[in-house]
Amino acid sequence: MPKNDKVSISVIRRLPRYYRYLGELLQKEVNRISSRELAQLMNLTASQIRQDLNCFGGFGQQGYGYNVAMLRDEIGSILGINNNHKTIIIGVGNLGKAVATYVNFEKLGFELIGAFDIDPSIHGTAVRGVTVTTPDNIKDFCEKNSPSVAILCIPRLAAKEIVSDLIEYGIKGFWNFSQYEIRLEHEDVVVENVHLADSMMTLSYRVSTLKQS
Amino acid sequence: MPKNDKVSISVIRRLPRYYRYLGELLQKEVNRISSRELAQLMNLTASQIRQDLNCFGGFGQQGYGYNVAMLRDEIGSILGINNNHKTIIIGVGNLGKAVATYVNFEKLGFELIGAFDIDPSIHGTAVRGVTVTTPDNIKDFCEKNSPSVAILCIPRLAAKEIVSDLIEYGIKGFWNFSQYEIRLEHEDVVVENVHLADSMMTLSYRVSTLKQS
DNA sequence: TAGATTGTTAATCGATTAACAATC
DNA sequence: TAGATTGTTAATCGATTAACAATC
Repeated sequence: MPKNDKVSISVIRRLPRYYRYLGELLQKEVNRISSRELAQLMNLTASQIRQDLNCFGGFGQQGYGYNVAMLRDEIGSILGINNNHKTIIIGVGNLGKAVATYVNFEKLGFELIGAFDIDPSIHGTAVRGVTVTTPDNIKDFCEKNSPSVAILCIPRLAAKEIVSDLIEYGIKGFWNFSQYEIRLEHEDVVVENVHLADSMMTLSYRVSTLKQS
Repeated sequence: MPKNDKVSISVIRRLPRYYRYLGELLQKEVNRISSRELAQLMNLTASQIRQDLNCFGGFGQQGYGYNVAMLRDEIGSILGINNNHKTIIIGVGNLGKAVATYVNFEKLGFELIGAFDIDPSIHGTAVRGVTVTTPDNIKDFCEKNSPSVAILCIPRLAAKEIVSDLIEYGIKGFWNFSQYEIRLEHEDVVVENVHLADSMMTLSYRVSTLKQS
């Protein structure tokens, strides 16, 4: 789909934000918007918006601007929200449960089909309609159901132990909430990290250095 | 503390990662490391590491490299982990509870002192040793205890309503888990976003486009 | 047609990498 | 001293911004 062979990660990371803003505009029944207006709204430059969008195709119309609904749909489909990535979650403690409950899998192109935790006391309970079982079942489960995405909500060492197995079982994408840094020898696997501690430390730095500037 | 007036956000966001790797090295009783070795370990260039560190000072020694413990301490103190940012959390649902429980506030320079939620059924319960009360108390609480950081784990509209009040009450830093995009008129307030939906969409894109390349 | 705004090429800016003199 | 590796300046690369011809 991409017009250019390589779209930079900076551009990709801006797409969800465009998607969000366009959704809001749609709710306000704004049907049409120019790159200049959108830029003002989002605190970007009109140039950047046009450059970003033109990585994927010409979605606008000269003299008119962009159709909000159409552009939102295009970006959504670029992001793959019409997919149905079969997803398992490893670790259903506080964080895992919150992630499974909080995130709108279906609207974002995912489907939670399996949940695993070493703690036997929660085996048999359900998160988002999925029954939690022991990690011993992961291999079998993957062979039968071929999930492509794994959400890791487990400690660093547990993650370190399980990642290469998961790749072997066919997992292609990791949403990694663990402290473990996944090192990829494998070309065809991607990792999206959510390092909460890193984010919090960045906040600490920025709060600490506030008044000095 | 910064040697340069402005340290770019790219550099700042790499600091926690350095901090993490140096911690691991310390555990392995590695006392000394060169930028070349660290670069190899972290998948960076030695140049970048030296450039990054020299934004803050010359922590190394020619012909020797860097002392791991010392460098880690320096980075920690740059990040502000020796601070004690007084922090409140707004919204103690699944996500808020998980964040409060999961994150190691003390080790990262924060202290949770207040927790608020509109749901009366959880008033009086505790998260991380802090009793949850009604948001009606926030103003009084801030006047008495002067927290500087607020963690937002509430829906978009609730966040939209409360942010400017919180700034008025003296909040300087937001750790924003809500969908709401905080717009800053205020110069001396910082926002660190954790947009889980954005992260998940990025993962979707990257998984979707895996084989094509 | 005239006005507006895109898509795209060119210019600028900032960040990363390379090179090397300083020095432990 | 010789070897190693830093701190820092210069070169390169990529991303953002500006400009403008194409066109609705």
